[in-house]
Amino acid sequence: MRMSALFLRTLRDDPADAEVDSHRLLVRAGYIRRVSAGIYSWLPLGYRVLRKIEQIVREEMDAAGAQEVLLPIAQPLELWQRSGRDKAYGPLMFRLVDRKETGYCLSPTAEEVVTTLVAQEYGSYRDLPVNLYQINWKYRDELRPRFGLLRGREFLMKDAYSFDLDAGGLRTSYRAMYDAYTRVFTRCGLTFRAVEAQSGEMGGSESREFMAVAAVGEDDFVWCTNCDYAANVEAARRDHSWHHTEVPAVDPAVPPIEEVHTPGLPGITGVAELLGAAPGELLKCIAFDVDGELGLALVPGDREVNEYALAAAVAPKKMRLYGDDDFVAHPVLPKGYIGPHYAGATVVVADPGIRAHTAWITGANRVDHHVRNAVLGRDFSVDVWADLVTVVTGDTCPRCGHTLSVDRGIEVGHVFQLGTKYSEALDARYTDEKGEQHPMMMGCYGIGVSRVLAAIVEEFHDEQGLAWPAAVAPYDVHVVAVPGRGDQGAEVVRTAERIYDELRARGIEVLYDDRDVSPGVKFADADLVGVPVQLVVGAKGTARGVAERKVRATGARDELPL
RNA sequence: CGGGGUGUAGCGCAGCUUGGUUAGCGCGCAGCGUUCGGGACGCUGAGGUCCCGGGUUCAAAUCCCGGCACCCCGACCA
Repeated sequence: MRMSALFLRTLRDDPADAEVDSHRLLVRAGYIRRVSAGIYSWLPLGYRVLRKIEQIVREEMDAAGAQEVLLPIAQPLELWQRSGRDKAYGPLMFRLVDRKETGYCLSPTAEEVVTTLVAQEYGSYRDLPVNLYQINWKYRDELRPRFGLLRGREFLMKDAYSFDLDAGGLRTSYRAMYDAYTRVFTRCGLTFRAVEAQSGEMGGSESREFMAVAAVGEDDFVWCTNCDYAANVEAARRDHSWHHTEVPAVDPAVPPIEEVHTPGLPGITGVAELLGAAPGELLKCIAFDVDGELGLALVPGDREVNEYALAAAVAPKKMRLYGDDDFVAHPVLPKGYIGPHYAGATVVVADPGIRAHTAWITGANRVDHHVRNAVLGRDFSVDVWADLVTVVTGDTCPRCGHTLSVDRGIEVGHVFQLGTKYSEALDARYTDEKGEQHPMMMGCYGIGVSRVLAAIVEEFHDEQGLAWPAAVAPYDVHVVAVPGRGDQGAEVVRTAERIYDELRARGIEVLYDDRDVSPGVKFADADLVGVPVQLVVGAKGTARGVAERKVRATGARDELPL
């Protein structure tokens, strides 16, 4: 492609609304342009990269036995009402109404459509397994679109759906997708980890998130510095081996419980400061609702409650942490001053970590008051012991006991064993050899293709601009003609043209800067655009019979004979 | 949804507090000339519903009211 004809305008200044490097550089380098909040136009360079990534995904899906289809973006709302997800998604869905007043939505995902499709066409055990995928635009009216392509309202997604006879078949399909994802992200050059995700759904569905490691990521994940344990922060747990549920003997040396006045200090840090204690010496006491009754969760003051862990601890009862509305509804409960000895609590769940201290500072169950010397087994008791805290860096691995680390990542893929939730709701059944009907076992598997592109930029750029891995680069080689002045200029141009033609004849994708602009502009643009290899054909080199090659990512230079 | 902020040429911004000729600057764009290996320089020029609507005023980019859009922070951890 000749740059003189390419639809491209690079920007010297950073766009004012870009917060992260991927957004800033993709706009500056002329890959994308914002149309509306979280919605972008893809310009020629950007669209080429998007298609490269798409093609990698397609090849790996095909190799894994999935078949490509294309499902509608405009989907009847009725389908979503049948699965119950109309309400579950709520305002996250873009909605529209046709001239007959029928409701539609723009597809945020496609379980409903694909399940209905398979239910219509297939009904026998002989038909399964089958795995269908598409690469198509998805729409989610995010609360706060941000970070350019990383959280858009319109984004390109590969979504695959597997249909199997039974749990064993599902595991096989799931494994094939897991392996394919590993290959996709490896080919894209990303540094990533497959982390255990919160398996919330009943039936203990297995689920993994693929996280591209990036400081700008919006998701925390935990990984072991020694073994291969990795989990997102909701699913992560600490080592259990040191747990023992006996209450330690009460230390007779601890003075009796004593109330202290802590006016206007509902927070841990404020109280700790006032009393000259470390946050870890305070007992944090969180109110939650279990099947309509009040529960309390206890963790050390320097730790946070993992809501999912708490939910698991009280299961099968349903729990929900108290929000502002709940405190308004229960005015006697002194938000910010709750202690574990609160009389109205039905159940007290505690993290084993609270045995670390024998005398706690905690809420007095009276506004503007806390207590000192609250002792476990003397002043309060615990009904359920469970791992409740959110894992932090330095905790020990539940698998090998070594140190865990918490890092940030961009969720670029997710594989999930769905089970029969949608096949039952949407009547996707098959008849087995004995003539009996069963719901199909489903799995779903997503890759955020446009997000992968942004994640790659986050990992592969510098202050000069983009630096694409070869597999996804818009072009293989960037030929930069620098004719200089004088008679040899025409000769340099002829040489550059010849190289451009020869490379293309060899099947290499070439971006050729034939523009009549100063060398500085060409070099700066080449670095900004980020094609992996730059080939400078200039007066200096041509005179010596060489072209200069620069590897964009490393800056390494060498010379090639013309 | 709560709080804060912004909206002026394709991009980045100044001007607004304290209303007053023809609304500026840099980049980019067009023409001419000089330059020509890391975002060159000079001259000339084009390009504006100052977000939209209403109001105050002799006079509004500027003040007031309403709306829209966008950005940032937060949105159960007491």
